[in-house]
Amino acid sequence: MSAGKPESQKKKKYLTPQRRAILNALESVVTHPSADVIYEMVRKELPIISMGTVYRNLEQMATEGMILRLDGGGQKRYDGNSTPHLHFRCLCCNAMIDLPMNPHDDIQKIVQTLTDFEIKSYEVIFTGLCPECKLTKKKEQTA
Amino acid sequence: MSAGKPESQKKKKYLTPQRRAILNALESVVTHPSADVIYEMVRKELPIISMGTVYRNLEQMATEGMILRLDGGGQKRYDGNSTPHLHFRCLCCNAMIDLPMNPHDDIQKIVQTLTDFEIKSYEVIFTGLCPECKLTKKKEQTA
DNA sequence: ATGAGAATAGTAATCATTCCTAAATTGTAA
DNA sequence: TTACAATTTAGGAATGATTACTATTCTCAT
Ligand SMILES: [Mn+2]
Ligand SMILES: [Mn+2]
Ligand SMILES: [Zn+2]
Ligand SMILES: [Zn+2]
Repeated sequence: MSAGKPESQKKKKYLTPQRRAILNALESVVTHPSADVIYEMVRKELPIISMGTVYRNLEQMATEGMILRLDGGGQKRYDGNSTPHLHFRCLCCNAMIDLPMNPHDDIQKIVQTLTDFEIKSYEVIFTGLCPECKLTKKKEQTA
Repeated sequence: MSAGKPESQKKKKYLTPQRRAILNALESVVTHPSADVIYEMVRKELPIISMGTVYRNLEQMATEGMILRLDGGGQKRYDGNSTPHLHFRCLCCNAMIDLPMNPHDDIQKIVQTLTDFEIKSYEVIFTGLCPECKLTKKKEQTA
């Protein structure tokens, strides 16, 4: 009769140096690094870690909700800050930057009350030119 | 002195049957097909079209703003409706569905007035379970 | 009709991500 | 401690989506 927790939550997790290092790396930066950048960061501490391990742990942590996995245009990007916030992606320098403002009202609740979808999360990504690239382009034009 | 239009707008575009067929296919559906699905749709009409042509035209049309290119989890998805609207992606059946409501206020203008970013577009994607998959999962639990 | 520029089909190449497996590590319970 | 089963790892192979390349064909302003 009682359903019990879903399979995914039952499996026990081992805490490995690799996992710890990956989370550390991610939490130490305000950028939104892709898997290969994280790999290079962690390699400073654990020189023989493998990409598979990086991907596997990032995937796990994202599923558990400790971190966010974002669409970075090409590669996926990861975010150590799992609280809901807005993102901006620069089409020029490809940076992914946090926007200094809160998600508008509680858009998730609004959508939830109006529809039958079961919303687990949401993602808002603005795209365009970051302030620096905007300036750069302007200078190019007048040149 | 006058800057003129940016390079990207100067190049003249030829209207080919392939391009027409791709746009047709995209505008004939309310789903958000990936490139390979569009390829199969267009192949009914133009049996020898190649994937490269599909990708190239989708990319061009997205850059011109005629269509939208969305992150579909794995593959990219394309949307014949280029007016801003909200999307929902089902984690179970992987469908990408338009939400029947308008983008909240004019969030783009709000962000634009508060920051120095030059915003070209934005994308809001909710993820979770669509009504059908929600039901399916519920039935599985009681079984 | 012509010709310069643009687009195409077909194929090869790239690149991110996932899959595989034998060996090593982790947590636990004697 | 030691012993053991479950979990994780490194490394490399495999996959899958997308892009790059190129000889040929097409488009359209003249
Ligand atoms: Mn962030
Ligand atoms: Mn849509
Ligand atoms: Zn930039
Ligand atoms: Zn579904």
